[in-house]
Amino acid sequence: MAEAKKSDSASHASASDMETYKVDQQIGFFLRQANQRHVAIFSAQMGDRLTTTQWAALTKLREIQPTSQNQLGRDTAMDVATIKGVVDRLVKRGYVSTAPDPQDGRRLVLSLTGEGEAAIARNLLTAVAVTEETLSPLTSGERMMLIELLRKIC
Amino acid sequence: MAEAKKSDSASHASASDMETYKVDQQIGFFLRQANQRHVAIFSAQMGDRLTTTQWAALTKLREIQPTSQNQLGRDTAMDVATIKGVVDRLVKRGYVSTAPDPQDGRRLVLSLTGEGEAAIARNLLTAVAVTEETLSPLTSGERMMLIELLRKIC
DNA sequence: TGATATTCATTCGTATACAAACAATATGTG
DNA sequence: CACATATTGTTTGTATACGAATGAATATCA
Repeated sequence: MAEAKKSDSASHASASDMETYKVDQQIGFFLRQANQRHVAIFSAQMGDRLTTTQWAALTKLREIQPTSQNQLGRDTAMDVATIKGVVDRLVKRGYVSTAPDPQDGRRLVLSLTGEGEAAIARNLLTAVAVTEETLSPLTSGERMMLIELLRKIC
Repeated sequence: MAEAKKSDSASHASASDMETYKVDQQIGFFLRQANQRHVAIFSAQMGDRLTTTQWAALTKLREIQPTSQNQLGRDTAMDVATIKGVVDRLVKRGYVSTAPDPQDGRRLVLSLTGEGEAAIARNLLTAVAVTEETLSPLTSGERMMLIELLRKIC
């Protein structure tokens, strides 16, 4: 089945295929757009110029601190290069502090600062409101269904 | 209701709120991850080093050509600055050609080149396979449901 | 006509996102 | 111990993504 798809992919599309295919009806297009709308809502409501990824890193770090930079990246679904940039900006703001790991010379141990804790506390209810507004077009049942379906394709 | 949320957001979160909130269970986290997985599938399968946005621009341009750069951006949900970068790269590859609009001196009229048409034809069945693989964890009913729910929150 | 507003494209700055290559450090196996 | 392997963090390069500012061309309307 997957193999049949693969060999099909290697062949040339017919003119009728070209007419039929619509990008804006593909799942990828919807995923990108839905994410865009969420990020827009987040940016509009959240204070302190926090981005979605910075917020994810901050709140996840609060859960698992102290931890290494790469581990935080794994837990927030960020590439090593991406998490480094995010952490650097959070450090520059004074929300996160770094220290070398005495046990492992490779590791950079991350912790929240008081400022970081305060930033979370200050914005937590807004973050909840952002989730609420993003899901506002849906009923309670639809919200659970959407999250369940997204979980399956992650 | 929205007003109540707003004023709540202005207040400070309690320690219990901090314990309860989990980023990785918010809709934004799922949307970002689902999109990530889709992009990864796309990159792995699609040839010609085409990106998801380049593919969206190419195929949408095929539908509506000739059109202006900003119009193509609107139809593919891209910012003016974003669509410019995408178009520039497609032009550099020879997939898209640009010409000034005789009727409107502001406009840059875009068209697909033969190379662009060929690139679409060459990758169309793969694009279909990418959609299929992204949705592969879902049943047919779940797929329709997911797309419907995403459409509602876009 | 002429002032105002709108649209289009460009540019700058900041922030993800990831592949690839690299050095330093750990770990496990012989 | 020695060596192969894996992990951690860094850097570079490319590609979105978008706010904001700018300037040119066009549209609108009093």
